[in-house]
Amino acid sequence: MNHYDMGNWVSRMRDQGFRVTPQRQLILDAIYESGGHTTPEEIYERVHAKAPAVNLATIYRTVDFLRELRLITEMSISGKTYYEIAGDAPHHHLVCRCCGHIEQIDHATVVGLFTRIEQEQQFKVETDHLALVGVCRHCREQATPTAS
Amino acid sequence: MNHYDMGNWVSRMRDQGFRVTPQRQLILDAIYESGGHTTPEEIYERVHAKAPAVNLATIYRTVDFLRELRLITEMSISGKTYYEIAGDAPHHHLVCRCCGHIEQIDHATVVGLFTRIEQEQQFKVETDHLALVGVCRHCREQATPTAS
DNA sequence: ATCGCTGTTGCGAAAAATTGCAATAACGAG
DNA sequence: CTCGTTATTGCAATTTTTCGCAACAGCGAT
Repeated sequence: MNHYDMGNWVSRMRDQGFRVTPQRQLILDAIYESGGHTTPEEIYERVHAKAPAVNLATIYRTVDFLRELRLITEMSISGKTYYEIAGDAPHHHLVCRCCGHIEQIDHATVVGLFTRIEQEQQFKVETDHLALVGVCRHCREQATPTAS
Repeated sequence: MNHYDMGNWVSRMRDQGFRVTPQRQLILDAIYESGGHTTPEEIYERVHAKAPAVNLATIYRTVDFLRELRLITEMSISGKTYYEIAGDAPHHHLVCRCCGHIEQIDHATVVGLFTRIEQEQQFKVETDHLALVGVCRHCREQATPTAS
């Protein structure tokens, strides 16, 4: 039914001694249905439309839980926290500080850095998302940046 | 007196039409004195010790202001927000998710990635701090990581 | 299908972070 | 030095996020 692999996370959750609850399914659905990244507040509204009894505190607790299980990815973009389904193809975001536009870049682009850090520092980087702030192509063409 | 260049930021602030207030000086001092990265709460306590009248809301507003002026750097490490004096030598942090240990890496290590993104995407990355979560050398030697 | 253990949730309260607004004070001009 | 403009602060109220705890419910065993 849903496009993300339901059976898989359901059993993964149970195998680890956690429980599969309707709330968790609703919240995961809501994040999935939002398409891209979404906020706790948006998730709440979406879930609340279907199941008004679900509490906002549950949203916060559940996104945290789902993040630890690596079913979703948490990202902090200019102060705000967003979540999205952790696809099998990790990607990263370039956030334009002028127009706010967000574009994705492939994990392959950054994996070289992680490998280098692992070799040089013996530190195994596990971060699955970066949000890099800067100025996009469009805004660079239009005007001179703030300084210099 | 202080080791960071006071005269410089004082005039930079004034030149841009902002005002140099005792609160801003105290807060900048507090961040400087903390050595490394510090939280708004810590800044508040440090400032409050010298000037009890300063309000917590002012701390939040001021760190935001100082960040926009690039006098300090904001970093979000496992949910919490930290600030530190923006030295002329930007650096980044490797945060171990096992022992919590934080080590620094030089900007030179990551600048290659930024350059590559600029060339390939025409996106000018301006992020001055990354916090990469993973497993440090020590923890990797000690035990098998969580999974696999 | 029923029972029991214990992981989860809802709820209310607390803590953290943000905001509107009137009072204050920085600083350029005279 | 004094004045006037207006950026900034303190305060209180709001909003956002977290937490403790009793009630609830998932799920393995019977």
